Amino acid sequence: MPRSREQCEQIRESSKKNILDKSILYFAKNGLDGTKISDLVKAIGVGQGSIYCYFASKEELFSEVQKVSMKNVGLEEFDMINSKDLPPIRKLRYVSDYVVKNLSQSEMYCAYVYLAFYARMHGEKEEENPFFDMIKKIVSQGQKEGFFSKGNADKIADYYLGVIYLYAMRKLYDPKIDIPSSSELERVVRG
Amino acid sequence: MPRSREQCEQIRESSKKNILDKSILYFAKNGLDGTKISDLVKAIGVGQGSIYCYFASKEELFSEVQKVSMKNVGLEEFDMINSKDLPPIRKLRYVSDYVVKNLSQSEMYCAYVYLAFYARMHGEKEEENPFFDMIKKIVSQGQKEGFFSKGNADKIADYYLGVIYLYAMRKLYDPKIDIPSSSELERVVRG
Amino acid sequence: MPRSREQCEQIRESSKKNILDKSILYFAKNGLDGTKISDLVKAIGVGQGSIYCYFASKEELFSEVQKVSMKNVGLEEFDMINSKDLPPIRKLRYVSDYVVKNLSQSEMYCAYVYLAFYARMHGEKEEENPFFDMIKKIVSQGQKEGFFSKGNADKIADYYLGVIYLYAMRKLYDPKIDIPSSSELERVVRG
Amino acid sequence: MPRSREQCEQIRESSKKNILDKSILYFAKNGLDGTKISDLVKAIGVGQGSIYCYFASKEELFSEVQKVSMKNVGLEEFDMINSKDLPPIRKLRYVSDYVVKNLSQSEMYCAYVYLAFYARMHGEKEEENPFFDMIKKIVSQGQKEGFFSKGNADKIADYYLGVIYLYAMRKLYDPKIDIPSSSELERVVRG
DNA sequence: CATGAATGAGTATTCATTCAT
DNA sequence: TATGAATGAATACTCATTCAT
Repeated sequence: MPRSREQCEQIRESSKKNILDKSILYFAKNGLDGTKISDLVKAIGVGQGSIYCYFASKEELFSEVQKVSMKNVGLEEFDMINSKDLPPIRKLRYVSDYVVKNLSQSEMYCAYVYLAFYARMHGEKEEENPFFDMIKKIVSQGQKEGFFSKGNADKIADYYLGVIYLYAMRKLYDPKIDIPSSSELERVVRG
Repeated sequence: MPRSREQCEQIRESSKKNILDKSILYFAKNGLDGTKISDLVKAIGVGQGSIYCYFASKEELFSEVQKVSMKNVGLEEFDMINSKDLPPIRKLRYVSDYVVKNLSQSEMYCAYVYLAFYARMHGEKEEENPFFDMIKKIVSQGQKEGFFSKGNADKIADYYLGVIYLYAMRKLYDPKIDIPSSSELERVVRG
Repeated sequence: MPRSREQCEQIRESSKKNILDKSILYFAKNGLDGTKISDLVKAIGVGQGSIYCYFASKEELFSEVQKVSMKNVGLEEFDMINSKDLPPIRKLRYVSDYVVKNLSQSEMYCAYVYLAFYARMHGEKEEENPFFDMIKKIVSQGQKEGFFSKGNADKIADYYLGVIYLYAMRKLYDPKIDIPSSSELERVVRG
Repeated sequence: MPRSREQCEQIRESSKKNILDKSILYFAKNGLDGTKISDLVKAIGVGQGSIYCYFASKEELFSEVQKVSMKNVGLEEFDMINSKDLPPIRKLRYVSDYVVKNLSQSEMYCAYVYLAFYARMHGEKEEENPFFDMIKKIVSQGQKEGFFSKGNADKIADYYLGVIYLYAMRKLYDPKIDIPSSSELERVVRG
């Protein structure tokens, strides 16, 4: 009995998702240039050609990996807190706690953060980075209300983001690395 | 008539140095995997085979590039200040000023820092890192005297180092990036 | 739909055999150093990379080529005759006839002999050479029974083998060369 | 004081001879394809470029090495004996004794023989080989007088020569190899 | 002349991608 | 669709040859 069109679609989707998900950690640990398709497929557990059923090239796969990563850094969680009427310090602390906890506990989260911020950290500003926009908004608010250090909000948010990126990367290469606490992390935005 | 042994030695020495020096920026900007020898030699301005007169492989060249970089992050400058009897805050500020100034002004310095700290940031702790040792010493001293945040001196020094590494890297990819000021940088060690 | 494991196994097996077989004559005629992979693949009729699906390096391919050659010099034929109760002279003549006939008629057989004995003729005695062992046994037997020249059986067998190697090599380079007859060949072992 | 033209010529000659002589053993042991100029010059003890002061290319050097080798296989010695009125058996024995003795004692002689006969053994008949011509003459004479096996004198001389070549080669690769005695060597021409 | 540093054409090997099954 | 064998363009590295000194 032939599968329905829907079933096919589902199978296809889940196959693609499987490759995408399992590529994330591999790319995060090895980089784009350092990733060989022949090794990647072994790590994923699919055939050499299967990648190309879903992605036109290694570069496209990497690009989608970055997009998926961006969706997993916790933005939805933060949207909730942001819509509430809380002092910016509390909002930031909520973000810091979330990030610090996840960086400490989950290698996958480190990979998401590393890949999501990779483009920005490497001077490719073209890409939107909603995480950055959110931090910047909190910082701006906080500055108005007298919290946080003065100065360019962009730069301060970037500093905060950079440190998160830094420790995500470091944790990927050395799981024993100690992630700064929320207050240590927030020092970079405090006056 | 052949050149004297001394002349040859000099030529070899300066040729090797030329390749090494000009490789630094290229490797810093492209990474080990991202560096193609064929491109590198064009950037350096030597023949394809010349690299192999001095280095056994791309990996060996990269390794020597890392060593040279470590020698150029400013350790000698800091030795002077460290031998003096100054409060740790002043010592650290001296280092911070030096680093911030050089990161801001010199692309080469960014490359030195990026490559010198690369191994450490990527979980290869085997290599000695005298820069780290120095910072750690200053932090330990400062903690005894009540400056700086409490806690593991290793972790704090590592944090400070990490931020320097981060901005060295970012400046390499985007020369317009704003380097934190000394006081911004030092926030990560302040209580 | 993927091929079954068995099908793959078969394809790989036959592909490897194809490369191996077609490499034999090429290596025999050009030597290890004289064989360029780029030329070899053209002669075989496969892509440049295909060699490396089955062999780690040119050296490994050559080594396997030597092993295959050893299996094709006729040992199985000789085992039969050796197990029979025949005078050594008859046994040797059987071997000589077989070898002389094949050297005369088949370029491939020349290649097998040349490659199978190559290591031994070039001072690499580590490798087992069952062909040599067989000749030595026949010579030893024959000496006891009064046939063949006296003296070290090793040396005599080596002489006989050497002449076969010599003419295998010569025939490869000049197909018009005249192979000695069995009796001419056996002169080297006769008293 | 400038050297006279003659002195220059002499120095040039002796330099060239030095390279030529020392190349012989190296080429004999490694073959044309197996010889790298960079290794050869180290073995000779001259600079990398010096070869090219005297020889246009590696191939030309090899070619001259072959010519020199031909001059050193003992032809002059044999001319003397050949002009005398001796039975061919005695003449051949003289040659055999000379060859066997020198193969046994002198690695250089092995190299001369190997290189002198190399072209002929590899199917390049264009080159004259006076050594072969001499053996052929002795064999022809001997056949008329009833010595030696009947049959094509060319083939018989070639057989004799081939065995000498074989053992020259083998001795080069394994100095411990046992050279056949004169009577063992001559078996190939005896009826 | 003699040297050895420098070269680049040539060679072995790798790896992203294709395609028959 | 999924596979992995096959491919060849790209890459690292070698080596005969050149040339300034």
